[in-house]
Amino acid sequence: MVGKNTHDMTKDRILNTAEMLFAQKGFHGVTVREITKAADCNLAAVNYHFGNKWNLYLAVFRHRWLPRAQRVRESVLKNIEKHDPPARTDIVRALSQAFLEGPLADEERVRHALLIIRELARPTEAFDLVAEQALRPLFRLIADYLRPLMPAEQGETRLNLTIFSIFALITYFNLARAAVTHMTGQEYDQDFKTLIVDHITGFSLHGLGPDRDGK
Amino acid sequence: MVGKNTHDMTKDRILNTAEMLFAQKGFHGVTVREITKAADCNLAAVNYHFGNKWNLYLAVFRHRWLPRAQRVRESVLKNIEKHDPPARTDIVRALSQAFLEGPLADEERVRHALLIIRELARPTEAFDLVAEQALRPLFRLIADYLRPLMPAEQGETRLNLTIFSIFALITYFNLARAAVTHMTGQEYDQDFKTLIVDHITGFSLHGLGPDRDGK
DNA sequence: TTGATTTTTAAACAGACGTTTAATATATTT
DNA sequence: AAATATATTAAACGTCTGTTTAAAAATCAA
Repeated sequence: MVGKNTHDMTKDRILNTAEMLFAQKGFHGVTVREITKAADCNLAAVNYHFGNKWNLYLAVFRHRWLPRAQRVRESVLKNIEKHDPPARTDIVRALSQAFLEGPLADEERVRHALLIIRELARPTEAFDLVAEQALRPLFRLIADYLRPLMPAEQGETRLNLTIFSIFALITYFNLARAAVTHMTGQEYDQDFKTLIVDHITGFSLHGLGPDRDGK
Repeated sequence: MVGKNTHDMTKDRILNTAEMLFAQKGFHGVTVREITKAADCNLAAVNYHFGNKWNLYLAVFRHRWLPRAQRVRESVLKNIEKHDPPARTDIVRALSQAFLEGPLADEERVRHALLIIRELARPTEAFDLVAEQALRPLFRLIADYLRPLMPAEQGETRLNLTIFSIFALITYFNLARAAVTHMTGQEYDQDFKTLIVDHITGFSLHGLGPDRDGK
């Protein structure tokens, strides 16, 4: 069974390296030679194990992104179900915590966000995969939790926009890390992340908050 | 002066084409041959007029993105200063209107958002340029308008996060157009865009809105 | 119109690209 | 241990990449 091991090890190393590089530079910004060199294996390994470069890109989503999305989803669910029944603040906080402080390591979170943001902007075959397997199911889950708690007169479209907005905040603060740091000088340490989670929760629930004159 | 014209015409055509293609596929996803063919000029024109491909990328930001950002900024200012003094709702609405329904044509808006999102995710030299010339000044402008209207106990960090959040919503709904359509089946027609502007304004001001039980 | 300058052109360059091949090495099965 | 299957390797494939060149064309200034 050692043979099976070395096989998997090469394949796994390629997947890990490829995910990191694709996230950083995008599909066209990375070369097969770059991947195989960083994964410390032969140039032909990508074609042997995955057929071609594009299939490797898809495999990254299938075997790395999706399982991680599953872990995040479970973290969301676990956090929500601590409260019975969960209030809206519990739901929003569960979401932003799972995505910003949750089960993922720091670099992993950025990798995750960068990969999906490229697909949000320019959907490819990979988007169909993650939309069906992860995005839509999570979206529905949150919608089902939130629907009975929203103002009665609000329709389904408004509910959708609301959920998109929560994801917008979460995605943006994972995506624009470099920019936020660049603009504010603020580092993404643990304190700042906690502050962001608080902020996203507060902003999603109450927007800008009360006016200065208390109106 | 006809010569100067044909010169500028070629250079301009290259800039227009390059901006479109860079937005769609990213720097590495586009080839010089693709650009010059679409711009209907000789392959060597890019190197003659811009030196190299990377300088063309920077020129796109300098001569296309920045001037457009300037027009949007003016649209924001014009809308804000219709109200004296502007309330917070006026400021947020002015922003989302300028970016989502403002002076830009529809395809132009997406192009604009796609270009900046790539730089937000992975800042390059181009980000330094637009951060200094457009992002930071607009950010400060909004901060100065909003600061005296925010709850007195809120510090500068919280104000920054708030402004980032408004931009997050605006950016996301321009960026994830394809995804929103893909997930909801909703087309980005004029009605839907107006709905989004309303939603962003409402969400930024009041978040999810009142609880179902009116609490 | 002449001479100088700017722009366009086709061709070529060296290097990098994704992929294939056939030989070698390793592991599994009989 | 022999035979089979799996994995790795170095080398090469043809194609495409950004860039350069030097000649032709077009435009400008005198």
